[in-house]
Amino acid sequence: MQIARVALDVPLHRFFDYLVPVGEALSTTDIGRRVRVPFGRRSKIGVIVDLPSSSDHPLAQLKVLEEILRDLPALPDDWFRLTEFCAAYYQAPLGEVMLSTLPAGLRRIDPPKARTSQRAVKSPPVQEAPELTDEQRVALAAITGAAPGFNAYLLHGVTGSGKTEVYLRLIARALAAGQQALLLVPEINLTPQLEKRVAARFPDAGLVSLHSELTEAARSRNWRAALEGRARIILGTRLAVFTPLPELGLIVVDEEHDPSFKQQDGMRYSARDVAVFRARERGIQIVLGSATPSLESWANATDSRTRGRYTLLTLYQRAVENARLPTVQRIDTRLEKLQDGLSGALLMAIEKRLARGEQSLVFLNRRGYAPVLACAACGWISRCTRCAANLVLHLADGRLRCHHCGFESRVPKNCPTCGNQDIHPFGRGTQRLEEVLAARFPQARILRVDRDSAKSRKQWEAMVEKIHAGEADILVGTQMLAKGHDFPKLTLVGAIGPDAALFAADWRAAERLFAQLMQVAGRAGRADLAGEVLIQTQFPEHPLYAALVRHDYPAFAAAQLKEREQAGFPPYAYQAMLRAEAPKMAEALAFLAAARAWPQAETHQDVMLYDPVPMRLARRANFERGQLLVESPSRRALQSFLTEWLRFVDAIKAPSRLRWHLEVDPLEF
DNA sequence: AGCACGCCGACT
DNA sequence: GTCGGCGTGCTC
Repeated sequence: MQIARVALDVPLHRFFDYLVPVGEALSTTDIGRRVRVPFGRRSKIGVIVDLPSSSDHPLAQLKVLEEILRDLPALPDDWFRLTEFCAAYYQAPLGEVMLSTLPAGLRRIDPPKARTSQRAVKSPPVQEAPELTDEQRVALAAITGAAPGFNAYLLHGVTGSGKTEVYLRLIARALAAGQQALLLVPEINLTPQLEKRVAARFPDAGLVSLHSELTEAARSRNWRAALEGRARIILGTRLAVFTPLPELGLIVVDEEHDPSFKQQDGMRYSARDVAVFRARERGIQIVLGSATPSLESWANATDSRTRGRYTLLTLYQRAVENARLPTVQRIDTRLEKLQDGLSGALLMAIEKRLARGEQSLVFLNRRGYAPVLACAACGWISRCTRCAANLVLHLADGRLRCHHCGFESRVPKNCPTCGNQDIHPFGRGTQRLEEVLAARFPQARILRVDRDSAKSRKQWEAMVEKIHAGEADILVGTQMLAKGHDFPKLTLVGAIGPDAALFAADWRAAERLFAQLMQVAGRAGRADLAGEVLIQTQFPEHPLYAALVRHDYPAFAAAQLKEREQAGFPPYAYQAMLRAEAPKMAEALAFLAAARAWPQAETHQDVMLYDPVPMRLARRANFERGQLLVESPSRRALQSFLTEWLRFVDAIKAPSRLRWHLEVDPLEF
């Protein structure tokens, strides 16, 4: 009797063996096929991972598998190695990892019948490739001239320097060689024009997109097209990094520094890191592009100890002729009394744009009207009852809202504790800024762009259209506005109160702030109009702003890396975070303390365990949360520690309400 | 994870 | 007298 070893979507570090029905002779080419198997008292979809000649399980107890699904080609070899790597690296059960990479429709028992009539793709007007700049030519030559095989490139180019054109040329080359290309972007809905551009350049490449906002049917259809090789270009968000691609020849990760590449629940993987592994394993080229690379990538490309891991390629100039980098100026807000948070210089600059018919953008990374509502009489403040956080005032729809758990309530007319009517919003969000600007510039058309005003892709695209058509004079927005958009009439960017991130406890805050400001500054002054960026700050002499004024990412990165090295932080150390949440903090911390008390920890001398501590947001949605940091100078040492340690942690008896998870390479603290 | 089985408190 | 709480154990 033949045996099939099957991976199933269960949180167990093992596979399950089944008997192959008589009359079904499986061969090694069936490894990677989906099967339907009886499991416990129900049926599940699994993937055949092996056809072993014997089982560790008593033969008599093996059940017979129910169905071999032949509607899809078997998953390819390199997909197995990819999922195996992820399971090992992120300490996740392999079966769970494997099944979670399939679209939901293909891992459910009764998938709705796929529509056979494929919607005709509207073929956009074919776009000719533009002339390359000298810099683009040099970067491209470095990649195309390299010997075949794995190579990672860090393409460092300011906004507008034409990174995308380099990607497109590389994709063209991969297609010509009969290969598939995978293009990963942080948030596909924020960059619909990239999709259009790729489609217009490669009308016959069967471009498909893969991201979580597709309908289930569309996602299955696109995924299948990728696996069957009909789709030659796959454009997607982080989840697309797992798409099985039998002829993959090139991976591009655009905006590689973007935190969206990190999955924040389930298996907490970094799609960028997984992509690099995938390229190495497959022996192909990968290009990571950014104007402000992650310090991890920058170190890989420039640090003397890792030099050569990535090849650094730089685009210094904006590709559009005559377009220059915007001038960046700091406005010292200690020297004047601000008017509703706005400096005289910024107000004047906006006024000038209005007079000239150009657009201004005021950047404030805080949505809502005000971050908190407070009573002047008794000191009451609007707090979330379920989280250790304040409720944000949203005047637009008259709600108090928790940005962490989604709780909302009506805005009280008077203080809930003392009844006083003297309750006031404190601080400023985008809604309030919009109001202030409307009062100040009654003639201007003001458009607020944040997650509240642009919830759907449709709304967002409509706003982008509006801005393009010149139907707005002043834009007020969060980081949403910073991402990948060219607004030709936009010549002024003002950043309101970015200082908070300078002294944040999270040591990665500066890196994120610099990337954000650099990105938003890049919105100013495209084409032939010079751009101006004004940063309102109380710390104008701070090195971060000094580097920003000079557009000097390398200097900023070098300074940061030096600090990181002295402090022993990543990328000079490798970390993992064990987190636990329970109704009571004491339970969460007790669990972590038990995990920390692993007797064999002593044998791992190059691994350091910190003390369990409450998380910064100590309570969320009525769960109190603690964390325990594990650190090592060696990735290998950390890995082997984690594998052994988790076997112990798994066995710790904890209250049933307690949930825990491990995150490798955590980004947030 | 599901989903069973299994043994103790307040309800038609 | 039962309904149902969640502790424990298993899934080829």
